[in-house]
Formats: sequence, C-alpha cells, structure tokens
Amino acid sequence: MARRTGLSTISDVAARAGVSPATVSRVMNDRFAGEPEVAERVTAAAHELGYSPSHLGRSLALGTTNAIAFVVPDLGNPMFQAVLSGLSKTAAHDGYRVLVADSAESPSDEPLLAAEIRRRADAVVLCAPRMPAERLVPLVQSLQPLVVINRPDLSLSAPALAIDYESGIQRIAQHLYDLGHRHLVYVAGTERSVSNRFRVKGLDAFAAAHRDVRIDRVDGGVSSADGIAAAPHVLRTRATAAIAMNDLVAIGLMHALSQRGVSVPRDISVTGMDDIPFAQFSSPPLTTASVPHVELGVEAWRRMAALLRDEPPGYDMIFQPRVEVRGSTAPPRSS
Amino acid sequence: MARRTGLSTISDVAARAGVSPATVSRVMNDRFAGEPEVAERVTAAAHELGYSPSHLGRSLALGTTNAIAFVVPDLGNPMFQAVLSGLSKTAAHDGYRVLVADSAESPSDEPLLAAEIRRRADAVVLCAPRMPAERLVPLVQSLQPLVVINRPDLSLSAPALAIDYESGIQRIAQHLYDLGHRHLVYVAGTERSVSNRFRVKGLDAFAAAHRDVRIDRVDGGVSSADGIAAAPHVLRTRATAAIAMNDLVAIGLMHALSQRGVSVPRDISVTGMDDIPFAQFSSPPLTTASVPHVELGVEAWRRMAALLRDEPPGYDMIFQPRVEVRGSTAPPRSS
DNA sequence: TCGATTCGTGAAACCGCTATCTCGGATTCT
DNA sequence: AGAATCCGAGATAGCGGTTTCACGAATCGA
Repeated sequence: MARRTGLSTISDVAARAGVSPATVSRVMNDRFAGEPEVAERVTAAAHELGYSPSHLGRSLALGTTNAIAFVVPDLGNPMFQAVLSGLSKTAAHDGYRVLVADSAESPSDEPLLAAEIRRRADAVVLCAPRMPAERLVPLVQSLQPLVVINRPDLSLSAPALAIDYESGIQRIAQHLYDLGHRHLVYVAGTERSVSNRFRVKGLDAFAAAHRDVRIDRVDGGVSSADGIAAAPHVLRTRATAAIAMNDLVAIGLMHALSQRGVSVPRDISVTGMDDIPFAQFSSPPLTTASVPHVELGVEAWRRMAALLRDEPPGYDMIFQPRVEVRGSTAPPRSS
Repeated sequence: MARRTGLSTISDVAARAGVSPATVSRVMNDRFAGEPEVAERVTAAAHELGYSPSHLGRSLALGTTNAIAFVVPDLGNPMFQAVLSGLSKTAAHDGYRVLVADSAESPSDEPLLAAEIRRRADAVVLCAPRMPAERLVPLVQSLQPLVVINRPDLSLSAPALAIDYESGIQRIAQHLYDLGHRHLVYVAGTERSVSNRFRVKGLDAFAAAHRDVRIDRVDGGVSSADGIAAAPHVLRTRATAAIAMNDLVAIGLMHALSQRGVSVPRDISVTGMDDIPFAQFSSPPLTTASVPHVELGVEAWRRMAALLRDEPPGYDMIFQPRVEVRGSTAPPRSS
C-alpha cells in the first residue's frame, strides 16, 4: 500500500534526525528524558518537515479518539443546536471534539446510527432519542460510556439529564390558574413524541388537582406553521387561555390570532415553552417557561468527562423550567 | 499493550469462524467471492460476537476517515447552525460525518484549530473564517481538500461559496429608496468583522450611485440587545429608515422603538438581513433580505464530495439575497 | 579494578484492519 | 492423461503511531 497522504510520518522525522521512531514519539509527547541535544535534533527535524502526528495513528495505538458523538433527531431544531453549542464548547476545553449525527427524526434508524457513530468516538451523547424504551435500554447498555439527554422516564444505566417538561407545563398552567383562567386549551405537539407526552401528563396531573379547570386539547405540531394552523381550532374551544407546546407554536398562534382580530392577552392568553431568544420580542412578548438548553450540553460534558476518567459522574439532574411572565398572559376577560 | 476495549476484533471473528482475518475482511466488505458456506460461517461468528469493524482500523488502513471537519466562529449563531444542518444532512447521505470545531470568535486560534482538526478528517469546511487574508491564503493551500464559506473577497485555491451581503444590502437600500426614503441610518455590526465590511461597502456604493441619499451610521453589534441599545442613537439621526446589520438587531431595535412610542413603519421603517424564521412573526413583520444558509451547507458538501472524488468541484457560487417585503417598511411620513 | 546499577536509545510487537502476493488443489484444455 | 489455468483462502506487509523490552555504555559502589 503506497503512502496515501503527502504528509510526513514519524519515521520520516526519525530518519532525518538520525534517531528511532520511538524517540520521536517520546519527544513529541514530552516523555523524553535523555540528551537535550537529541531532543533538539528531533524538534528541528519535525519542524523542517512540517510534521504533526497523525491523529488516526495515535488513536489506534492509544485506543482513544478524543472525540465524542452527539446523536440528535434534528440538527435544524434550535433547542438541539443550543445543547450542541454548550456541549461542543465545553468539551473543546478538555481537548475533545464532537462528531454529529442527525437521525432526521427517524426513530428506527437511531439505534444503528448511534452504534455506528459510537465506533468512531470514545463516547456518545444521545439527545432526546425518539426510539422506544425497549430498544433504548439495551442500546444504552452496549454503547457505554454514554449520557442520555431528555429521557427522564427511564431508569437507565447511564447518566441522564433532562428538562422536566411535565413540571414546566404545570407551572405554566398554575400561572394561568392564578390569573383566574379556568378554561384552558392545550395546543399539542406530535401525538407520539416523548416531549409531547410529558406535557400531556403534566396537564392531566394539573387537571386532576384542580377539578374546577377544564383543559381542552387541539392538535398542533412543533413549528410556527402548526401554530398558525391551530388558531381556528383554538378559538372554537372558547378557552380563555392557550398553552402551546413550545414557543414556536405559540408565536405562530399569536400571529394568526392577531390577524383574525383576536387580541392577546385581552381576548385570550397564550403561553409557550423553551424561552427562545425571540420570545421576548414577539408581540406581545411571550409568557413562557425558560429552559436551559445550553446548560444541558455543558452538564452533559461534565458527566461525560467524569465517565471517561472512570470517576463517578455525579447525580442525574432534571432541570426545572422557570416561568417567565411577559405580556401574552393576563386575567381572563370576564372575571 | 493490552486490549483497550472489550469489543471483539476481526481476529476474534476469524478465529471463531476458523478462517483468516483477511477472509473476514472480505466478507464484511462484500468483496468475498468464495464458498458461500465460508461466508456464512463468518457472518454467523461476527453476529455471535457482536462484531462490528473498528472504524479507526479501517481508516488507518484505507487512509480515509469518512469525516469532514466544520470550523466555525460560533456554533451558537443560528446562521452557522443552519449551514451545519444543511452540511451534515447532505454529507450523511454519502456516508460522511461532520466533526465540529468552534473557534469561539478568536481569529488568532483559527489556523491552529483548523490544522488540528483537519488531521482528523478527510477535508475541512471553513465557515466565515475571521482570520486575516495573509493567514487564510496559505492555510487554504495547506489544508486541501477544503471549501470556504463566506470569504468572497479572496481568490482562493479552493472552492468558495458565499452570500453576497454587499448586493443584499444594496437591494434593501433600493427598496427603501423606491419607497421614497432619502435619509437612512445603518446600524452597523462589529467594526472589523468581514460581514459588516461588506454591508458597509454595499451601502457606500449605493450612496455613490444615489447622490440624493444620506446614509448615517450608528454603532450596533450582532445581537438583539445591540439593537435595543442602538435605538436612541437611531432616533437621534432623524433618519426615516433604519437598516440593521441583521434580523436580530432589527428585531431588538423595533422592540425598543415601540417601547419608546415610536411606530414602525409609520414613524420609521426598519429592515433586517437573513430572514430568520421569526422575521415574519415580529411585529410588525420584518422586511428583510432572505439568505439561504441551509443551501450554503448543502452546496458546500456538493463541492466537497466532488473534491473527494477528484472531480472538478464546479463553479464558485455567490448567493444573492432576496428582499422580502413585509410590514416594517413603508413610505416615509412626510413624503 | 571489577561487578552491579542506572541510563539512554533502539528493536520489535502491537492497536485493528486492508491489500497484495502466494500457493495448493480443483478444473479445464489438448 | 498430463499440462495449463483458475480459484479460494491464507500469509504477510503495511497504515502511523506507542510502549515494552532489551542492550550497550556510563556510572556507581566496594
């Protein structure tokens, strides 16, 4: 097999410096203890040849790639981007790079994808895996070290980090309740999605605890367009407040409502979830629950780093969303 | 050196199947032409051992990693995220993964970072490099194959893709001019940034071509907060229209203006740049220039794929932003 | 002064896989 | 039937590093 790249190898440097590859390796890794003059010759030769060690070669010999994989359902989603941003920057501090894999929202592809990319990295962060529990549990076993984000329902054999959407949406509901609303409508996300399920669960719990509240449900989705489409259905329920699955839906909904001459929050209150940067600039500014996505990435790396050093990774964490009251909620009209 | 991972190797499979590693390799890569019975034994053994080939080993032997590096100034920036999303999804179709590197907006770190990560991948996409031309040009030479995004000023020895902000902002200015505006104010980005420079250049050219136009400039930045901070300065110019460096700034600016009781577009028109998803939901909906960030990523991969196959990469492309007229612009009050 | 350490460096094995070369046995041709 | 060809699969040599082990020279103690 001929040489693939034009780059110089450790043997080239060794030959030029008149030493053995072993010595070059030692010098390059500051493990050299012999004659300073030899070390100098090696560094000089390396410099002249523009040599830098092949990461691949090192990885194979060392059994470590200094890379972690990040598997995510959709890189286009701003929430996941925030997680990635936090993860990538923090990992970089420790000399680790992130390899990304987008499963394109296909739950059935996730296990293979994760397994494949795991082979290219030292560990994997599974972000909001869509696959069912019966596939996730064994996968988590087999792919360690691994950190799971946003699957708080399972007890897994790996560190888990999550946002407590269930509690978050209850806080939102409570906020509306405190304002006097008794008839709410939930603009749901995709029926089967895990994130939607937690919200539904939270609302069910809330309804159970507050028997004087009625919570209708209309089909929505996850995008602004879905919010726009949901507007007529929301109005038809005659609810005094709408809880959208996330900020994107809420903003689309508010937009469509105002186009129909419905005033937010006078005629109807609207809430979101996530507190994306634009929530405060919508009109009216959106009351929502703030979710620390970047911190999720940062904490994920913290867990990962501990795992990679064979240290205890620390406790699992569930971030509690915080209600940000802005202009899109107010007491209901009649009360 | 002891075995690092608990994973089974090609030799394990070979031993179990009673064949040589070479045969296993052939079977795993569909290059096997011999007895079907042998192939079966191999696949069975591989299956029993839960074997999957080490990517590292293959990479080293093959001299190709099936990964490309993506170097970007700030992964937190939605524009770059869009590029990454387009790039990653398209590359995945061809079996390539993306390794990300965030230079944290530090131009001086970029060359080293790019060189380092280049060693881990088959190629690199340099996205909006901040480093000066005298460092970029030799770097591009040494890191090939490589694609550069958003440095249209240089003629580089690599495929280049870019957004023509210079023309984009002129189109915006023209739109305002056509509405009757003659006194504009530009809310600038960071002074030294390349992206700001092109906008300034475009506006200078526009001013030169339209001597009856006055274009003031106030300092801004790149975020919504910067737009908010710029509001009083914008008002002080008494311009009839404000051209913000990007949508984030424009939205912050509009927000601050409306809080001061200034009506957009009645009292002053405001424009942005990028057409982020929320531009259409701001109030009023933002007139802006639409920029195809995802396509930038897609085209980057197309170039890259050609390069990796030693084919001609096709022509460089400069995407022309398209003005999206929405509610934030109107004829000036007095005219 | 001679044997026992210590020290500096090289040789060689190995990480896991692929590709080339080789060779014995089966098949084909004359 | 004997020679020529083919074919299946193994042995082997890397890919570019790291690390263990070994060995000769220098240093030490007696």
